[in-house]
Amino acid sequence: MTEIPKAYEPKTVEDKWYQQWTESGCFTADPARVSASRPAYSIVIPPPNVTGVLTLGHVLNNTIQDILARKARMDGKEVLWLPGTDHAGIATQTVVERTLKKAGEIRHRDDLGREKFLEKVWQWKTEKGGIIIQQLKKIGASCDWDRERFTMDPAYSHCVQRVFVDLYKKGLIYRGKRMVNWCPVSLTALSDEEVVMKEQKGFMYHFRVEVAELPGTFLTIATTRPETIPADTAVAVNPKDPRYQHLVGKHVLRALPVELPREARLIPIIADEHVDFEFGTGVLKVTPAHDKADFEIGLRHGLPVMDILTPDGRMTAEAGPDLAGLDRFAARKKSAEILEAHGALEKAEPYVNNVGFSERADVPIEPRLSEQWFLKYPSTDEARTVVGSGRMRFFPERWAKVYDNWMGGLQDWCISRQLWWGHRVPIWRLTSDRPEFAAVESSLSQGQFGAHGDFSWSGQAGQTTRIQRKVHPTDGPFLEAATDSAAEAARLESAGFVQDADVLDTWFSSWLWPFATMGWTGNPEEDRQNPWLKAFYPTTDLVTGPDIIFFWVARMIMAGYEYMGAEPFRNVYFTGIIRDKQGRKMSKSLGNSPDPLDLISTYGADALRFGVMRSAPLGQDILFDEQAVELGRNFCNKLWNACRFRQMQNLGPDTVEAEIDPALLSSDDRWILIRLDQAIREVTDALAGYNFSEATSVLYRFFWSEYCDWFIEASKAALVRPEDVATAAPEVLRLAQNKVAVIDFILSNTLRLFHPFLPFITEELWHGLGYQNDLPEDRGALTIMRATWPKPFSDEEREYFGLDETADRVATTKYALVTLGRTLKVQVNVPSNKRVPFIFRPSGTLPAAELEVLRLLLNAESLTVAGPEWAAAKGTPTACNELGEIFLPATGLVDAVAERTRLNKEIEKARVEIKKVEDKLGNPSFVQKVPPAVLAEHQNRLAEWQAKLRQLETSVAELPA
RNA sequence: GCGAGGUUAGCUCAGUGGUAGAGCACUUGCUUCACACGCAAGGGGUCGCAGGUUCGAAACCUGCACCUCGCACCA
Repeated sequence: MTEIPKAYEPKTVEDKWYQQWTESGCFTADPARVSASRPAYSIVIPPPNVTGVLTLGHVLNNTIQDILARKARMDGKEVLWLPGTDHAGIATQTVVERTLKKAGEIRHRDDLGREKFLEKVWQWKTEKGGIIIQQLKKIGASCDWDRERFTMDPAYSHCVQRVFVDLYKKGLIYRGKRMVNWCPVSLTALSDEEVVMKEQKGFMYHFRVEVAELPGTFLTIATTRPETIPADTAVAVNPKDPRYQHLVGKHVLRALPVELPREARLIPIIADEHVDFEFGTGVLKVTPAHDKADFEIGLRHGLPVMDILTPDGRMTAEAGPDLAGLDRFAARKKSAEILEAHGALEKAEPYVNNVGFSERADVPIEPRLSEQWFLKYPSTDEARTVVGSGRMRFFPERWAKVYDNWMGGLQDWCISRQLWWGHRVPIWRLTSDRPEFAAVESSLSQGQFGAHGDFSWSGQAGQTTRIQRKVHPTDGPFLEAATDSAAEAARLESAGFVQDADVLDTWFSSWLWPFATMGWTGNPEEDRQNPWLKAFYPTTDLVTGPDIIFFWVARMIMAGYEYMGAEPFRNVYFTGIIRDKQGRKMSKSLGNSPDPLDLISTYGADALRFGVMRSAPLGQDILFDEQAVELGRNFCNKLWNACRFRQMQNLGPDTVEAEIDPALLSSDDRWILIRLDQAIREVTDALAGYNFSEATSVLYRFFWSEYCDWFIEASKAALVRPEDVATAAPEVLRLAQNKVAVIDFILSNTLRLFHPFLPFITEELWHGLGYQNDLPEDRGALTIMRATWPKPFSDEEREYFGLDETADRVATTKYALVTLGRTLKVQVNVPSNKRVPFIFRPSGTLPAAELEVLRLLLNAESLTVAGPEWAAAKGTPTACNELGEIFLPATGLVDAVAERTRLNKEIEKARVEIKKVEDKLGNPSFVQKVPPAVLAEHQNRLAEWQAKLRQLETSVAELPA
């Protein structure tokens, strides 16, 4: 660190060290190094979308992981932080399709066909995907990049297939025609978790239908979706509703389409408990094809299901000529108009209701009957218990309740998606309409069918297929084969089997992330010998956002038990959600989401990390303000300059290694060592409890307010300027050297405490100050990342350095007196840079060195010590505390009026405080019941305020009139 | 409707029964030989409201108000 610039310049430092770290393998994990003395620590990254770019959310999340990983390294652990990305089915497919369309290459992905399109996706992934991985490096993420994984890696894909086939064989995965959440834009089914409810302004339409058996009798029905009337197959009332009981069993004439003959419009009036007779008119139109609850009613009453919507949300011909072809929303308006035209519409009132939206496409989902794959969650009991019992800990704890709540109401998971990009369902079918069907069916021996047997069709060892003969409710018999073997799949296809067209939900692959990334095979013997799984599973911590607690966290826990027989992680830390200054979520459309890379180039990566961590308290959302990053930059600069100051102390060679001589320590030295000890304890505790913002504020307080503001300033009294070194007396030099030894001790500890938060600047300064010298290669010589984490002093050390109450108090009262003295200067209008003489009358005796510190901190021209007999001239501004009295013999500079005002205000305050304490002490039950320490403390406080009051009264009395 | 979290200085937030705190912002004075990305000194709060427990409550209990977020949902 020669020619240190005045201000810290992050850019070169960051690039230099990141490269050096990766080149020297600092981030690389090796299971072979794990031992009792070097325990394993592991985290798997929440894989960002391969299409993603770095957001502040990622910065928050990954900075926390990096802090944990770096701290673990300093604790001497073997650390694996495993990075990677997920393939993000819908998002990636959409991005690529859009790109190709824009380039004019295609109009629709069908133009290319599945295989060609997937080639394009892979090409895109190779060229453009994973930008975010490069961006993570910019924030200093210390991931083991050698182990980067992608959910579509061949080995990973095989894990997904294997798990699917296994769960299928266990009967937990089944295919069925159910009501699912259908996204008319993405044209795929979604899981319940991918649907968000949003309030929508619309209308409640009241329309009437005639009771067929009682001409002239009408029922009024309230609905928000009149366009689904053509799909109504019943009208339902509550069986207990006296208004309508007599009508049950009769029929109404469906209002739409109007063209149909009377008999085609007859639908029954049924009685069902589901109907709330307080709501609307108490009459419910039942549309089994387009509403989940109605579908259930339909099942209970054996109603037909009539589907009048196309997959992309348009009306079919069955909706009638007026509606056919219309988009569902246009059709809503149109159907209301038709009802009105026929005099059936009674009213349309503005109405707000909750509508399910596709989270990704941001359009209302359509409940739709379709054939999908579902999963009954495995290992739910273990997964629920491990959190409920507190064996796996959630931070903040309250998320455990949210988790438990969800685990208590699990619905089967719709895992199939009508996409091309993803893990294709490993199921092959041979339907009876295929020419091969009969031959294959008869060629397979009886024993080769069934729900329990697997056989090898390819003839390759260990490669098996399970084939079952099933009957589809509408399409008749077929053969269904399940295998995770490529060889078996090839054999199946050559026999005429066709693979299921659907792919799996992306989360169906990410729930395997903690072990599939470590080379899991599903073969117990092989997995037992897998050094990665052995060393690093279960992982230690998971850091993620609470928004994916169900999507990901809960499912990983279940998969962990099902396939590893153990939980995937010990602790889960849920970050807050980053919002803007006004508390709004970050979003592209609001444009309120700053680009972290811009922030890094403006302020530096360490500054960004520090700013984000400082404003991220446990369990709270984070209102992001760029000022926080600015604060981080300022802090880095402060750290830089404090170290630069040390660098300027040239007292000869090798002073770094100088031992601290306890005999030469001043109260300032002891005080800062005590403060350091305190900071070490507090930061260590804060990190152990995942209180990252707490840790940063402790560091900030210690370094800025204690070390820089007081200790460095005080140390200047003992230090010797380079030009004076040659002429300094030996004992002066010895004191200066001891001071530098203390500084080095503090800085070397401070840099280590800061390293997890500020990796770049601390590494630079660590080497710049030479603190790596003489450390073992793996414990700080190569990188501060593996220097030992600071430890609080032992009792022996405290005694050795003399770190006791007295030393602490002398320094504290000295600094307090300095503040009082500086205030005096302000009162008499002496600019802070102007040096004036002070007089000091100590209560006890103080060594000369202490007096010099006092003088220096007061920026006094001189500090004359006065004896008890000395009396100040009348009206001399003065202040006092336990250490003594200081006088500022200012010559007529005092503004008597202003001073009197100030003093009177102070006196008033002192009286209020005295009254408060006196009242307490005057209360008999207080004196009786309060602990002795508190009583003593109150008595002390009273005495202090009284002394203060006396001094103030003297001062005010001595003011010139 | 059920559940969780919140309400402390202008702003963002600490503060688990004993003298109300920090950072930013604000005022004033300073290019004091590490740092103006800085130094120094200040101003600013009936701790959401109402009860209760206690010698003592911002903190514990009860109720209420308002805000945020989950989950469920009535067409």
